[in-house]
Amino acid sequence: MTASGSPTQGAQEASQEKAQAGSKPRVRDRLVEAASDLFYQQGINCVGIDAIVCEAGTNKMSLYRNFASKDELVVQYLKEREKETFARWEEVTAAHPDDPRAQLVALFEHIVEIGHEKAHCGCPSANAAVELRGTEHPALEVIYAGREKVRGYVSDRLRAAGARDPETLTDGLMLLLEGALMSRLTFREKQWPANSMVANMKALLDAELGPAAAD
Amino acid sequence: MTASGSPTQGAQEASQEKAQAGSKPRVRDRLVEAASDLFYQQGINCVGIDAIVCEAGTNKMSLYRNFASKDELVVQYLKEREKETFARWEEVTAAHPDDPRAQLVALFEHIVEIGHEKAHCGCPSANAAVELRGTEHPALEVIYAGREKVRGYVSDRLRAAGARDPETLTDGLMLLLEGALMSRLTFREKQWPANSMVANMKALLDAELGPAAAD
DNA sequence: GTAGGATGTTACTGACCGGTAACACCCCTC
DNA sequence: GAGGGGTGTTACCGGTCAGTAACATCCTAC
Repeated sequence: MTASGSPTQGAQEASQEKAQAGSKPRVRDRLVEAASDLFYQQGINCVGIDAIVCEAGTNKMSLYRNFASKDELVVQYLKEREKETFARWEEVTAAHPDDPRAQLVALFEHIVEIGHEKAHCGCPSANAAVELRGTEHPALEVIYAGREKVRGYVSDRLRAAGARDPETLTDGLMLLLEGALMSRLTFREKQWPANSMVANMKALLDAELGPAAAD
Repeated sequence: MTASGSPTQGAQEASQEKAQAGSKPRVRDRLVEAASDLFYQQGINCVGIDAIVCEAGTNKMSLYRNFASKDELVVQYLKEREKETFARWEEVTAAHPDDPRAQLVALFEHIVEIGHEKAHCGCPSANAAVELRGTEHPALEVIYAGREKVRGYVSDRLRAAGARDPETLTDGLMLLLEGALMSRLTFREKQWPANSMVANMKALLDAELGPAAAD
């Protein structure tokens, strides 16, 4: 198991530093990365332990020494993806300090942009929610918490921008966001409706905040 | 279901019921119905042939006499769901003849309503698209065609209502729709953002068509 | 150089998967 | 009453799945 208070933690961190300086990262990180790629591209239920282990260039025993089960690896996969996503969002919004409306527009533009990348397969959390529906998988809590965080991220900026009814507008933007990511899988790329997402988003913003100074 | 008695008994009883009702006692229909329930609730990849066969009160051989493979059963499942959905939509819009705007509002209200039903698990097609991504499953074509049909359904009504830019607005409504269905799985029910979908939809309609005569 | 932790190797379990073969039955039609 | 089509029963196939045991090897800190 991955006991958090293991007496060897100090040694582990030390070797990790060395490993990062060298070529190969620790097995645990390689496993999460391999799982992340495969789970995202093919789906959690379609990817077996053997495939992950092979992709990570290791073996099953090393996986089960680092993770109690496949479920735990799935949880880690989603947490990692979420962390990366918010890091990217912070970069995007940092370009528009003290302008919450511009931050949101930039964010939505960014999402449309990455939606056009070749390997894009929608939202990892949403896909996982679909695959794990009807179960009591521990990853579901991670997904719910992640969506609440996203909602807060949007809601805070709408309030700061002076929305009259920020809750309703937040819901609207959440629907656009969720729809944009999912429709990459339900539509052919040329018909992807998110190509018009920013226009529709601005229509909602204008109705609530008044037209922007400059778009 | 299989509460008491052998599977054989159950199958015979079901056949007799269907025969008495007048429709054909086809195993095929029972299989599609059972597959529809299980695929929708638990997911295509989580439901095995044995479970479907058991739920339908029949056996594997009868399944493979009616369908070439599980894939073909999946295709049939999605086609059936789509047919049922459009039938319900026709009922909903029929209440507002010659008022395309009111038809769309009623449609969206209807979708929010059924989203609150206990057994609701999002959109069958979207869920399937997630589960089958990265494959060449024949059901993907069914999904794409279905989405195009929905888009046409919305687009026709927006044009009839006199939208200035019907394509962009159609995309916006498609995103709301897709987002509403998916977010039933990514949010806890109390935080479901589609509870504000109709308000946001009307904001988009008002911006394009002008305020409605009466809402 | 040695001890100990991290990693690799092989082989295995028991369950489940989609799909098939061979045969038996039942009921409707002619 | 003789078919024949639709259906049920049983047993099986090869493959994959998540997870484990026992043992071998490597690397690094001391």
